Amino acid sequence: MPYDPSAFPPFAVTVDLVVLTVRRHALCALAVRRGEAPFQGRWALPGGFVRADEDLTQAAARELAEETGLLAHDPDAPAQDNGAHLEQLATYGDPGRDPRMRVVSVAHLALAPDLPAPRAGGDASNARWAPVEELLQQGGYGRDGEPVAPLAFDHARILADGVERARSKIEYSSLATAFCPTEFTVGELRRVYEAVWGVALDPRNFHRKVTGTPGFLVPTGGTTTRQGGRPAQLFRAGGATLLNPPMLRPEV
Amino acid sequence: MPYDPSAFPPFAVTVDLVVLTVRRHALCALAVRRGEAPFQGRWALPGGFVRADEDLTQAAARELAEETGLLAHDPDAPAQDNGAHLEQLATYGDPGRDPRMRVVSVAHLALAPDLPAPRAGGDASNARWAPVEELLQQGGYGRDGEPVAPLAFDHARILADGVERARSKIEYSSLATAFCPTEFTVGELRRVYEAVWGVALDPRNFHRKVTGTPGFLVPTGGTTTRQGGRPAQLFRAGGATLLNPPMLRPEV
DNA sequence: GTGTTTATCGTCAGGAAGACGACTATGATC
DNA sequence: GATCATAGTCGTCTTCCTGACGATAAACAC
Repeated sequence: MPYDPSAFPPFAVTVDLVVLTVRRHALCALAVRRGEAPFQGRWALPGGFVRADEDLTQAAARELAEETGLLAHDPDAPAQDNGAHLEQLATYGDPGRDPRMRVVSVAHLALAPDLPAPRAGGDASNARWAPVEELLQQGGYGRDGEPVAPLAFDHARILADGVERARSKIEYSSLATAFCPTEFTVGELRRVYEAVWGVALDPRNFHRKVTGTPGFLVPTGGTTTRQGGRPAQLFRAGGATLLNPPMLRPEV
Repeated sequence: MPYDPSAFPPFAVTVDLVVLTVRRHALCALAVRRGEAPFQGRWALPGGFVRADEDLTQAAARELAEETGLLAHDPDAPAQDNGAHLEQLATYGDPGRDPRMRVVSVAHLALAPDLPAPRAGGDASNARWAPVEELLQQGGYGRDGEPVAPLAFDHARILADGVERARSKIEYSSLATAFCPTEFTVGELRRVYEAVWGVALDPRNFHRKVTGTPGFLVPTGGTTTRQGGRPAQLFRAGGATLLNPPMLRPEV
């Protein structure tokens, strides 16, 4: 491998973000409207250039903070504060994925609890939380009957990969708690699983599973009735990051 | 996200390869000796620049072919031919990971059956299969008593990530068959698991598990005694790529 | 033949999960 | 205030899977 610094093609490197949250029982992703060509006016994933002195993770955390105000915390640290989970997803570098120049995008996956309305540089109309199914359907019609344009660039593929990563990772890790506020009930955690997987889970078996896994949930002592019905115990995420044996995703 | 093509810092983009195989009951990785500074004379992972008209996967497949002669096949296709499994691993882009310039490396993971001696541009002394434990130990001594220098750049980290990916992925997928030739026995497959995980598995329970999983193994009708002992049935990898329920890795 | 090696089949106990009954403690409705 | 709807929590039972391990089979070495 001769390594000639004068003989490499220059690339632009960006980070794109798949920011997921659960709103109204649906898995939603953050989308921003593009202000310039190409794909002007179309929805896209938030992202931007990596700066010259910046690590890839730093760039992703900076973009996340700019778009949502969320602070990222290290994926290896337990989700104690109310920051978002952030991890690298994959890298997309097809020549021609950006018509202007050769751009390699290092996509990152961020998981956040339900948030107030997003802000994209202060302009709310240019950023929104959209159900991932709406963003991924090709040329259909949204809930409001308006035609849905596919996401810009290859962002539909990136979003699909991020959603699949989240769906599989909550099986064997405690990552689902990243969608919950600091204190949450077993039922709220179950509704996260149901929204991400799009299935219904048995509340009794789910309760047995999560409370029976050592280190997964820590009771805080409090209770809440914010979901109606009988008061539920409040928990925090425990130190355990791996779920063994995993939570089984029902097939079909 | 203002997107000004004149205002992005230029990056060099490379692919680095973690090529794993199983030799003599040990998980081994392909290492090449560096001919130039920095890290001249040190061992490193094979890799090279992504060309201007090349996809990232194409670049990785090209490097793999140059180093080993192996043809990569699509990760989504079943491992039918005797090509190698190739998938993207992760991307490493710390400023300063290469002292000369800003390099972002998209690491790929390749799994291959046991091969003849490697060739690095025709020079055998500059490429070798080394047990991953030997490559990952920091400043220890190899089997021959010579001091072991750590891998160049951040390649130890990349290799460790690749090994961890392989270790976890053979749990829930049929990826272990990528380490085997086209036809193999249950015992040979078990020795792959034992080498990758570094544990001993019960031959009877392993046999029950792999032969009882529908679509995992397809008997070819033949038998072999190449391992000694009673003749063993020969199998090919079946179409199933996911193992459900997964193969459980013994703890400790 | 005897011993060794590897492959393969069987048995049994323990653990986890799916299905589901039963009970509890709230707020909402009449 | 009684009743109802809602959500949470505890148990039970059956089934499946795994880990431990005995037993048999078919080759080779001597």
